[in-house]
Amino acid sequence: MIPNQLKVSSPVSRQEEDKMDGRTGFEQDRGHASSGHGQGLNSEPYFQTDSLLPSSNASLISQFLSHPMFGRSLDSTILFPSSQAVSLPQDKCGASPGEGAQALAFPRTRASAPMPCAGDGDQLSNQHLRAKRARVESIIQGISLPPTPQAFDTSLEAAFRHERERGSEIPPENKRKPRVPQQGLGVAGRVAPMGGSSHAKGCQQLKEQLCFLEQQLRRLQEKFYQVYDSADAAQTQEDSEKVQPLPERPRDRLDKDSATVTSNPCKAPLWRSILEVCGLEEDEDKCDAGGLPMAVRVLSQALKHELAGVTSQVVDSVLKTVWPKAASHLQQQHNSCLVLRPDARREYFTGGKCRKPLAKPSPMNAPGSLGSAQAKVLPGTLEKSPGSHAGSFSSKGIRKSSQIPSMGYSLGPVTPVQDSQLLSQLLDYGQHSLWGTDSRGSPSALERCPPEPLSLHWGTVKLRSSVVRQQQHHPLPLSPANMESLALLPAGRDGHSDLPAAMDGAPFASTQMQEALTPGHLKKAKLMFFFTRYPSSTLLKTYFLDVQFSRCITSQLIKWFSNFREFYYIQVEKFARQALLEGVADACTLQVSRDSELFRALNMHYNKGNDFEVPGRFLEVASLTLQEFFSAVRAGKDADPSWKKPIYKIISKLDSDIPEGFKAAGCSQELLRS
DNA sequence: AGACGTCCTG
DNA sequence: CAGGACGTCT
Repeated sequence: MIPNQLKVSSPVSRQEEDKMDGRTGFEQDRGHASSGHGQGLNSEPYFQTDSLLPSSNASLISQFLSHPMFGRSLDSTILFPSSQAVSLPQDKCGASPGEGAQALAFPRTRASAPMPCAGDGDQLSNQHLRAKRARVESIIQGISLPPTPQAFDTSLEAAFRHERERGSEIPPENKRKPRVPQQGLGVAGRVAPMGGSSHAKGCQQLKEQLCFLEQQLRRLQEKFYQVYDSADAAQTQEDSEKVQPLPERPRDRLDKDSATVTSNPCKAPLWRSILEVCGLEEDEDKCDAGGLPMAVRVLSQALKHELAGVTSQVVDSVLKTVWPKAASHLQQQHNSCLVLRPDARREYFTGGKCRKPLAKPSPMNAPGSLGSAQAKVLPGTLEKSPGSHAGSFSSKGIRKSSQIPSMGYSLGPVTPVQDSQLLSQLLDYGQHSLWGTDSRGSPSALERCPPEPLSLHWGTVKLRSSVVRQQQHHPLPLSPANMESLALLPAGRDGHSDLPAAMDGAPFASTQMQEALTPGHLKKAKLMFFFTRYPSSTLLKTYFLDVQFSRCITSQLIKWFSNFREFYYIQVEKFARQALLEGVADACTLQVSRDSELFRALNMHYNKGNDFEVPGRFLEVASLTLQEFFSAVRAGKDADPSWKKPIYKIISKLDSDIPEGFKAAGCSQELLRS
C-alpha cells in the first residue's frame, strides 16, 4: 500500500515481470542479436535496454558523450551517472543495484561503478574516467552478445538516465547544463523516494519522467549538433541553446559539417564510430553528401526508438510500482485466456463417465450429445420462436411459462444480475427459512398436506464466500417469476457470458453447455436431493440447463439420485433399527433434528462442508421415513423381500419444489467453489 | 422397446 | 459412485 512496503523483487522476478509485460517477444528477439538494424529500428515498438545488448551499441553514446570535444563541457556524471538517479523506477521495484546491473540495464553496470568526483574537467580525472569506462565496457563485452550493428539504445538509455537525474533542474526549454555540480541529488531525491504509492503519486512520477525524457531528447540533439559544428565551443553553446529540430538544418550547414568532420581530427573518429555502428560506412562512400543525412536519420531513429523504449520502460516500472497487483492480475487473466481453450473444460470430464452403449461419446461429437443437439438447438434458437422449445421440456406442469433456451443463456435483453447474487439468495443462510420456522416440529402436518406447491419454500444455504455474505443482507424477493427470469441469465458471474468471465476459477466455465456432468453438478444434485428424492428426468433437465442432455447424461443424473436414495434409505433404516434396539416405543417420538446422528450422517453425505442450510422440510421427510422404517421393522414387515416398497412410495410423494435458484447458470460451478 | 427403479457389487 | 442384472410400467 505504501511505497516503502513495496515488495522487493529479485532480478529473476523482475525478468518475469518483464515477460508479463509482453516483452517476451522482444527478449526472444534479443536472442537473435543479428537481425538487421533496419528491422530493429523500425519495427520494434520500443527498445528494451538490457544487459544483453551488444557492447558496440552500448558504447555509442558513451563515445558520443565522452568524446574529447565534449569532455570539457560535460561533467563526469554524464559518463558515470549516479546510480541513485539511474535506478529511479527500477529500484523501487526492488532490484538491488548490484543485481540489477546484471539483470537489468547494461548502463546500470556503469552506473554502479565507483563514481569519481564531478571533476572540473581536469585531465587526470578524465583519463581516469575513460580508463574505468574502458574496463567496465570490456567486462561487459565479455558477458554480452556478439556485437550487432543495430541497436543504439543502451547507451542512449544511459545518457537519458543521467539526464533524467538532472533534467528537472533545468528549464525544459533550453540551457544545456554542462556541469551542474549539484549531482542530481535533487531529482533523485524528489522522484525516487515516494511518500505514498498512491495512484496520484504514480501519475505524478510518470509525468515527471516523461518530462525528463523530453528534455533529454532535446539535449541529445544538441550534443549531436555539436559534433557537426566546426565553430568553437562558444558557438556550439549558442547553437544548442536554441533547440533546433533535427531535420530542418540547412543544407549548406550540413555540407559544412561534412567538411568539418573530415577536417577535424577529433571529430572524425567519433563520426566513424557512429557510422560504423550504424553500418553506414558504405553510404558515406556512395553519396558523400547524402551520407551525413543518412547518419542523421539513423541517429534520429535511434533517438526516437530509445525515447520510446525508455518511455515504455518508465511507464511499465511506474505501473508495476503503483499497481503491482493489478498488473499481475491483468496479466494472469490475459494468460489464462490464452491458455485455456474453450474445449478444455469439456474434455475434462467427458472421459469415462458415460460408457453406456447407447451413446458412444466421441471427443468432439458424441451422438445424441453435443454435436447433434447443438445442430438442432443452435439454428432453432435463432430461427424459431423461443416457444418452440417448450415442448421438449414440457413436463407435468412444472414450467409452462418459460421457454427455456437449451443453450443456457437467453438472447433477449436481461438484467445482468450476477450469479453470485442469485446464489446468495438461493443459498441464503437464514433462520428465516419458511420451512425451518413454519413447519418444523409439526410432522403431522406434513402428512396432511402432501406435495403442495412450495415454490417459495426453499431451503436455505449459506455460502461462505464473503462476497455472498455481503449480499445476504439484501436478498431480492424470490418470487418464482423472478427466479424464472434470473435462471435464464447469461452465465458469467459478472453478467457477461464472454469467455474471460468464465475463465477464472473452476476448470469448468460457468455457462457454456457441458457435455458431461461435473463435480459441480454432482454437488448441486446432492443439494437438490434435500428437496426432491424422486426427480423426473424432465425436472432434471430444467434444473441443469447448462448441460447438454443426452441419454447418457440423463441416466447418469437419474443414477445419481438413485444412489442418493439408496444411501438415504440405508441410513434411515439403520437408525430405525437402532432406535428399535434402544427400546423406543412410540414411532412418533422419532424425530430427525439437526443435531441427531442421522441428520449428521445425511448432511455429511449430501452437504459436505455444511455450507448449505438444510431445509426443514427435509428434516420432516427424514423423520417420517425414519418412523415408517421403524414401524415396519417393528411390525416385522422386513421379512417380506419387498417390504420397503410401500415406504418408498410414501416418500416419493413427499418431494417438494426445488428452488428456482438452482436453475441459475453457473450455479453448479459456484457451488463447487464455495 | 424404452424409461425408470431397485439391488448388488466393486 | 458406477456398472450391471433384473423387475415393472407404459
